[in-house]
Amino acid sequence: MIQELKDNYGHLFEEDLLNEIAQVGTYKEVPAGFTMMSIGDYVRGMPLLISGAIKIMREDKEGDELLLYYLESGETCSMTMNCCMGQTKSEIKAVAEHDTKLIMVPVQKMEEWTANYKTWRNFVFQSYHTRLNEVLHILDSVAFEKMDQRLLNYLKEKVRINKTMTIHNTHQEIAYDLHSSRVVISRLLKKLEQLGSIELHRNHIKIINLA
Amino acid sequence: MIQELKDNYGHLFEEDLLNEIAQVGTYKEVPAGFTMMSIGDYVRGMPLLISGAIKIMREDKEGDELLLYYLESGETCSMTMNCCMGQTKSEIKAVAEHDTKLIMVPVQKMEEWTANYKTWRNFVFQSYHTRLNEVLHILDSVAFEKMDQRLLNYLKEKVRINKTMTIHNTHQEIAYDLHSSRVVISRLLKKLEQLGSIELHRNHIKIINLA
DNA sequence: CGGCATTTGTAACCATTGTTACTGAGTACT
DNA sequence: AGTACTCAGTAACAATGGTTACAAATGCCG
Repeated sequence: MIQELKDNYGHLFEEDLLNEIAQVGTYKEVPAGFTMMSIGDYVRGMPLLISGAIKIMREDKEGDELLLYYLESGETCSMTMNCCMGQTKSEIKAVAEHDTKLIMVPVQKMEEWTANYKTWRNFVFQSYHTRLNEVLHILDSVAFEKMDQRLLNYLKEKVRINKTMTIHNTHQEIAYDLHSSRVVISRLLKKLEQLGSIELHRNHIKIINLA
Repeated sequence: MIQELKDNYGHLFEEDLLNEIAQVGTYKEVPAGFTMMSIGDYVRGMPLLISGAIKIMREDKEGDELLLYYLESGETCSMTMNCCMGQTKSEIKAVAEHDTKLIMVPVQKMEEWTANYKTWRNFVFQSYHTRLNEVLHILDSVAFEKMDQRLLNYLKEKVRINKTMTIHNTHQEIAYDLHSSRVVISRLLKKLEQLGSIELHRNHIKIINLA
């Protein structure tokens, strides 16, 4: 575990802190598609991603979803920190996008490290910074942009996260992520295909050029 | 200044920290309607509100606006902290909603206090917590709710912030805050009037019962 | 009071998104 | 091959919100 920590967090944390994390953290592997947390769950630990990616979503009472952002290696979830601090319940849902390796750190340590390690403080603040900005960008997207543009952004982000030009999702799944309906997404995807931006296939979409 | 600090932050910070704030902070009064910060501005200090309220907005390239939330006394702006830490430009626009009194604290002190004062750390984390949740709620509102419900939420929030049952805004101003159009807002307000929830007048709206 | 600017009310129309319903294509299983 | 199931394409329609245009009301100021 210590080696994986060093690979992913060595540039961020000093030796002492890395060792502490290795001591109290528990290593976990999560398969793609696994729901790691739902709204209302109590938060017991804070995840430090080693590899893979986790999809963070918002959900309303009716179970409608909206994709917020992805966590990648070297990142953590500010929402979780948020909840740890306040002893409140989770405001988000987290699902593994790929097979994911991570280290869970118990909540109690957070405060201690925040007091003792400058690098940890910076990391925590940096995380808040990133996440707040990401939520703001989603907000921009939902508030100011039309569905065709949001879909384009979505596809671009998928390509970035998956590091491949093929997106393995059904139209229905995309519709859930964007909080839209399958028919609407099919319609817009068809337009993108006619523009030559993508190629549609059953269960996957080949990205040609998203301009 | 020290007295006002104690009144508003005495329950949060210890004597030492209050004194430090009083030493390095500068007292400011801002008239209602004054734009305190625009998107792209560099952030030089962090505001601690004494009285009044500040409206925090998001803005896109075309100048379209969206109300995020209000800051009240005893609160600060996480967005600002965000920017201070990262030395980045402001992501938001801030306009005084009422006449507002506040203390500006230079950025440099933030990090020092975060290391030295547990109460300051908690305050900062608490602020992040609150703001992140507020942005999430706005996102919920924009993503999951229709305009009539959003308008209702807006009116409720206005009543809460202004502590009065009369809202002094034109329909156009409300439309800007919700990123909608005047005609749509007039239409929906009329419906609310017909339901007996509000009374419409020129330049102000009297709230009867928002259920 | 009379004129002017601002604000509000209303109607007609359009665009986007969502809904329903049905069809056919692709896949999996037997 | 036959059956069943999921996924995608499409059309018709509804609902919401945005736009344009104009009239009426309100309040301000000389």
